Amino acid sequence: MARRRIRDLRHDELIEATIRAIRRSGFAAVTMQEIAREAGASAASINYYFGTKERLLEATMRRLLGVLREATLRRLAEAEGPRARLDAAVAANFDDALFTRERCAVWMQFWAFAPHVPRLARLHRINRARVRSLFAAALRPLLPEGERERARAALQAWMDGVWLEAAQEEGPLDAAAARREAAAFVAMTLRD
Amino acid sequence: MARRRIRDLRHDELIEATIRAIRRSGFAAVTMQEIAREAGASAASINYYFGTKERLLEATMRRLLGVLREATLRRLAEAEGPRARLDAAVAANFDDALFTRERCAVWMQFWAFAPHVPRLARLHRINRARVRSLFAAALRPLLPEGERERARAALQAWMDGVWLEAAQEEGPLDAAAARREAAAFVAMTLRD
DNA sequence: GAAATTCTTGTATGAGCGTTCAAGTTTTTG
DNA sequence: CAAAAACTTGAACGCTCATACAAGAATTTC
Repeated sequence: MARRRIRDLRHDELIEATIRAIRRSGFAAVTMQEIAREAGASAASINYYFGTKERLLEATMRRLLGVLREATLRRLAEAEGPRARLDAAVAANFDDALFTRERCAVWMQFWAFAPHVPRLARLHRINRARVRSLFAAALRPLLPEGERERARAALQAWMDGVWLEAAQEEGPLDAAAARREAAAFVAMTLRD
Repeated sequence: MARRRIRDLRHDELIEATIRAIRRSGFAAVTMQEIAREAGASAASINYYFGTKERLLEATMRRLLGVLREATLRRLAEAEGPRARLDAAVAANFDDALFTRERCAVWMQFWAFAPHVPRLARLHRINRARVRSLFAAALRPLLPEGERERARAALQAWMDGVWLEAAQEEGPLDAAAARREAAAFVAMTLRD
């Protein structure tokens, strides 16, 4: 299975290089050359593994969406009771593995390009639906029907906004602090 | 002054065409040809008026930032009392002249490209500072110092998030409804 | 260890783009 | 109405970049 190992290794290296390169230059301006240099490989090898630039970007976003999904499941599994489940779902978005400048920047580029790239649009739509129903479910035992939808929308808008900001500033990011802020925001939303 | 009139007219036409074209294709993929066609002009004429594509985009964002500034001043002028001033500052972001799919989409593209285009970065930095200090000032008479900064950050993140969503869905947008949501969010933030 | 498969890359190609320019048209000026 | 200024554009230029390809290196297989 060493064959499989090389392939997976290159996928990882190239995706990580893509994330760094996108953070530096943006989705549109980044070139295959630049990503290749960042990964210590050649532009042609990216084509060998991913086919086209678009597919590389798609694979990169799949990776990040996978990290979110995994963090969500992990945190939900440890949560006991409705309130803890909501906090877990929110905190997953600010997990150490996800809430870094690099990754937020890539996510913002994803937001900007998804509407114009069908393959990305599809990913985006699916993820959005997943997150929406997750939060709707988490809020169901906590709020009466009349307030639920507004709370869900506010929560998601706030999280997106925090990511947006995170993508735009410099310096390292404190994910743990963000999770504390998030918990406070949830408390405010639930009015307790 | 008919000379001046043609120039201003073309500026308006081209900027409006740019907004529509960017909404359709995105900042990166849109071509000068496409914008020109949208405006019923030639690509060369855009160069005559704006010099480069980058400058056209800059002018377009200056226009939108101007709309926000104007809406803010207009609403602040009519507001009486600290609470009304805060509501006015928030509502300006959802003014009919600003809160449309088209304009939110352009704004999102601006967010995505500003970090990598110095002229846009500058605009972005200036606007961000303006808005931040405006909200800080509006909150000063309403909250004790300990809660103020968190409320400001939450408010701005929420507004950005709402714009982000607005940019990504389809169909017309109800600005008046958004202003009502915004007022409710402000009330929640102030815990009343 | 030889054959087959997988991996890697330098180079070539071709498309698409922003920008320039010169030549023409329209509008303003005096 | 004639000279000047402002406006408009088709066509051409030059450049960048993603992608394709072929030839060779490394690794796996049997």
